[in-house]
Amino acid sequence: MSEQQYLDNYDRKAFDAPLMTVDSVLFTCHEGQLKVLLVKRASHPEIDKWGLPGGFVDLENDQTLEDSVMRRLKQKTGVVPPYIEQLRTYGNAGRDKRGWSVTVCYTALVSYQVCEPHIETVADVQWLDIEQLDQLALAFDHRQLIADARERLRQKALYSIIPAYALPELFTLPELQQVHELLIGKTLQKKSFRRRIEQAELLIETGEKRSERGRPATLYRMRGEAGQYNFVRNLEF
Amino acid sequence: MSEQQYLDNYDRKAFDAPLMTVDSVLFTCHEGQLKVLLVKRASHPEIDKWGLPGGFVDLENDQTLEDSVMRRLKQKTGVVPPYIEQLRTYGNAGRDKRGWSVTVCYTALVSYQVCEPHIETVADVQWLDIEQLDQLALAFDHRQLIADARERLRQKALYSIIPAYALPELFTLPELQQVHELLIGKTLQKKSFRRRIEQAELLIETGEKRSERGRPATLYRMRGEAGQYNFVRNLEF
DNA sequence: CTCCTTAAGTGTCTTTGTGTCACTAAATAC
DNA sequence: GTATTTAGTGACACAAAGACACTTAAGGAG
Repeated sequence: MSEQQYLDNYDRKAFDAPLMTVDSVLFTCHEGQLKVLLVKRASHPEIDKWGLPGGFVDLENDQTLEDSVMRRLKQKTGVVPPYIEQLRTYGNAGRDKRGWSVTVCYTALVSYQVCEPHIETVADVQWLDIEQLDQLALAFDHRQLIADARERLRQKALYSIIPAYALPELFTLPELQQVHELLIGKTLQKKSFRRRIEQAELLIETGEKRSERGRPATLYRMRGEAGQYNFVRNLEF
Repeated sequence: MSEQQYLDNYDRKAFDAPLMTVDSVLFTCHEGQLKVLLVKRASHPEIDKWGLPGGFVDLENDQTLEDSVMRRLKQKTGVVPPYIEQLRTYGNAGRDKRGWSVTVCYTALVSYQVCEPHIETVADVQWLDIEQLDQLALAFDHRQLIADARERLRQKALYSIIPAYALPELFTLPELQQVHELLIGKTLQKKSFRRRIEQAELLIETGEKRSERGRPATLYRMRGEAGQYNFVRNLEF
């Protein structure tokens, strides 16, 4: 049999396949708190519980997994976050009551400000303070996904400035340091933090300042390549 | 409608789902070369091309994705490799001629010696020298998966001793350094390499030595936790 | 047995980058 | 002005990697 004959006769539904979804753990930082985006489930199973934004991959409309993730995030937040990265894939027979299911989970970051207008208009989407997660029943294994995403981001905070994507386009060094501290769970030395970022030339000084109580702080913008840069040495933890 | 009613009526085949496979990039080190395990495809599509060990997730026999990966690796090599970690998931409409497909890809390491007896008996499995990959037509996007796995392992070689899993249980420090050098693509300072491993106490001296031309080298064994350890500072690259 | 070759393993100084912490700088409030 | 608050710097200590010459322990040739 030729390959073409094989393909012509191939029946995609001959074997039972797992349910296939994508989910994302979208973090932001606002008023000194790390927050995660949750969506209230409107349908069975686990209806009315809060869960991560995501859903079935739509073979008609999505050409890639990333298409699927971005489409859903845009739908819930109004924008496509500046940082999206695959976290890992969870698949087993028990995580969904409908049977064997697989979810490809992404970690994403966005500034609070840029989604605020959209999120305020809907009741089924909220930014939940990460510290208040324990008090909420979450759908499926989403608590685990959030924990894993947070741990990965914590690692990245030790050797990159990826957390900057949780801030607006313009931000100050003390603001950035605060996000890192939230993620790492430990206060950092101002001097060490500033020094390594300066040496690596990851930020562009805008010239503008921002002030509220005390000396005004310089506003910076990320360089395009700054997201790819890894420090050779981790911050202590 | 209650959740139970919903589940009783749920039709898993109502929506077209992607084809769902797992693949693994299994590396080893032998005679100073980094090698990857390839399997000759016995069926359509891309029949007779070489590809990664893997295949469809079997909802009957596999309870988790990891079950599925380990089962297939054991089938091809005769053993379950000591190191298996998820690399990432590739999913899009075009990577498989049969249509929208998703593969969860794993990186694995194993010693050459422990699989040799099994692999020698079969003709459809080979260890291919990583440098000779260009000369071979590979199935699907497997060339990309191998490149990504290699890059990830290269990163790990800079801040961990994960590459030790590509060696037999007992190995010498010069052997380990050689694997790191193969992965990083650069010679390393003997002193720096030894010093950091000693300080972190990642290996156990067995007391035995191995010699062939020159001063005998001390044989070490990995500590159980050594795989989890990350150095705070990367080797230069 | 000695000398040469080979590879393992060490001594030590340099270099790089973080930790620490006291200090200076620039704004506001009174 | 002076106090308060927060941003940002100076300078030294410390930890770990780079560089490289040196010593050690084996085998083989004569």
